[in-house]
Amino acid sequence: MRRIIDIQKQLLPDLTYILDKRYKILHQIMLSSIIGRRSLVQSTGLTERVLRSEVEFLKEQGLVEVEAMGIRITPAGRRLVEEMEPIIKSLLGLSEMEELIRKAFNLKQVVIVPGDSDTSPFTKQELGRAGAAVLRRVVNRDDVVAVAGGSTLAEVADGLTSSPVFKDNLFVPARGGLGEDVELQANSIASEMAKRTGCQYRLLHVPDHLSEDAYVSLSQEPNIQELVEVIRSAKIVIHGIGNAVVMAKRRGVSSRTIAELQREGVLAEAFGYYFSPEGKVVRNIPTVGLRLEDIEQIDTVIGVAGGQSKAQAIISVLRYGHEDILVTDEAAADKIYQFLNP
Amino acid sequence: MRRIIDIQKQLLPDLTYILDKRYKILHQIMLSSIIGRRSLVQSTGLTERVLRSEVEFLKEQGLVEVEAMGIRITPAGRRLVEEMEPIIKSLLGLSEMEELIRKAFNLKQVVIVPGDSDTSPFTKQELGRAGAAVLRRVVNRDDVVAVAGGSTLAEVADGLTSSPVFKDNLFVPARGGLGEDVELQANSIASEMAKRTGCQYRLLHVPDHLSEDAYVSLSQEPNIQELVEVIRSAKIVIHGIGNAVVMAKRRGVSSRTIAELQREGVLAEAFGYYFSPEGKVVRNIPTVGLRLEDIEQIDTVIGVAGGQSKAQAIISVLRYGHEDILVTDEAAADKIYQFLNP
DNA sequence: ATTATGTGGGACATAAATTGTCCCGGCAAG
DNA sequence: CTTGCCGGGACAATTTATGTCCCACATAAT
Repeated sequence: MRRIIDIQKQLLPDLTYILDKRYKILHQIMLSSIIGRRSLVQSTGLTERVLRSEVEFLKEQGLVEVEAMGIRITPAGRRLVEEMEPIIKSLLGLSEMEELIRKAFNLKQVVIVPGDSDTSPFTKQELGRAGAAVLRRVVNRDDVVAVAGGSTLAEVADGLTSSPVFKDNLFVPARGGLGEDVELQANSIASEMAKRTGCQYRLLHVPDHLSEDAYVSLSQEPNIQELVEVIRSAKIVIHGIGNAVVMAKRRGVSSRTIAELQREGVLAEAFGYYFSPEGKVVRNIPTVGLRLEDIEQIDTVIGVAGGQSKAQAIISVLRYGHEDILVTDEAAADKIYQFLNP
Repeated sequence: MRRIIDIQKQLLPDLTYILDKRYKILHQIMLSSIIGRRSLVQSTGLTERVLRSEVEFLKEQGLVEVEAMGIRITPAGRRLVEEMEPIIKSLLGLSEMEELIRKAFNLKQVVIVPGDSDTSPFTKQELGRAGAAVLRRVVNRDDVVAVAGGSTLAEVADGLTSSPVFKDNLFVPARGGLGEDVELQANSIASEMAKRTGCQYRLLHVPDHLSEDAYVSLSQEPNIQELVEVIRSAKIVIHGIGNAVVMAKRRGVSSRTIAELQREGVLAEAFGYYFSPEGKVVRNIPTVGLRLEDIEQIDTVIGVAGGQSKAQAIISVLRYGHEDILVTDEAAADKIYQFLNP
């Protein structure tokens, strides 16, 4: 059973924000015993008018009294703060964690959904929904969106809905086909996303594991070259993060290469590159599409990955330092946090 | 410990309304398996535009899917409905009860606060706050407000705060002084309310238990006569409801009279009148001020009373049939409900 | 094949609320 | 007394919510 709070949040997403805001104000008033509006503005970071409306509300609720000297908490208010404390704590557990991880890796935003994708398909679905929501929020008109493959990205595609914010966007696969389950290929996912949002898509029909020769000759194909140009002009990349060895096996990489990966301690894979635990790119899957230098200058790089088992891989990719937004779940976030504060 | 929900409601009063609205829509969609917007408007009673915004929201949340055929619930939505059901039930326990009692006695509105005023001073305080909120909502400019005495009304006065809706109002005691604790007299409460709202007040300095002679001569005093005229022009009456015998004793009524009250089965007292369980006025406290015929044609009569022990008295007064709004608590409401559906 | 009915969604004027800003009179402390 | 902070009134600007109408499309009955 999920926590009541999480259920409520699904029907009222800014519940957390509102409760937190009002609790913080009330708490601050309690600590200061008596405090003026201007000082409260300082310590809460709210604008004056907003703070004022909130104080008026708290007054209506009989939680504070306002007198000439300032604002004072009432017994009922004090009681509420005490009763609210554990609720706020559990309520904000994830928000705090988001902020911690965001700061630790210098990201623009971190979104954590409750649960563990490893054990609950619902959580994985939620992860997809959250990823879709992030995409919906950051996308601008005419943006090219490059998407990677994988089951998590498939969930993101599933979570997308048509929305007026998607206007004249183009969905493209970030790199060549991944030779795995067709449903999880970047091509399929790009087309699914385009279909759901009412946008256009282009497909990159290039196999994985290109030989040097094949790579060169393919790169020179005019139609492929043109599409790769489009892909490199992407404003947004959204990708999953995989366990390197698992991915390599799934792609039928030679056992010798896999052994090498293991020996080198490579844990993570994302958009066709393998990352060492220190965040260095140690190897890549030879194919066409987005290159590392493209990633580094793309406006918004969104990583979506959850589940306790992915925590180390996520850290590896985050250390690489070119992610902007991370969407993950509670289980992974907990473990990431433990790595940060051992 | 109060329920989490009740605590949250104090910081976000329309939590119930929003959750209920969205749950109802989702529930309806689930029941209909697929349903159009217009039909949903019918069955929910919302306006089309509002319903549409809500559906868009539910879609964003991934709880419903909308297709050409209509709106359909998703697995996540179905899961949410199931998990939400017990929450909604406890959430709406009081709202449903409010509606039941409202209908049973043909009232304009019923407000129930959680708890039992008999055992918890906090609940009594909440009752006062709720009463104050109701008063604040129904009052219009220039209205004369007649208030009765009693500890509950004292809480209402305490719950009042200055607010722009109080403009040029006049607070007056409903009837002559009650010869009890001065803090609980109608005079004190009227003046307290006026002070808190920044309005005027007038006091009626008339003792209780007037002899016939004294009553007649007092009634003819010009200044008293004039004030009584004002009192009778009140647009709003707000009063508590008391246990008849307890009230009589507190007022030092002769033990013979008390015995009579008991013999007659009189349970309730309100604004100076005693009520039989059938809702008939069987006796009154001889003093000046509002008379029964005044009550019957006053715009808004607000009764505020809580605690399990008051349930029978509340029923008696409600049966009298001239109340408009009842503010009570969970304990009293439960017992009232039991009387109604034995 | 052709209506008729119901669907979702676009568009837009209007109403309502939130918010940013300024200022005023009061009151307490210096 | 004066100075500084207090709450709160006022109001314009802005955002959000709402009411209304209409359209293209799908389905089902005719």
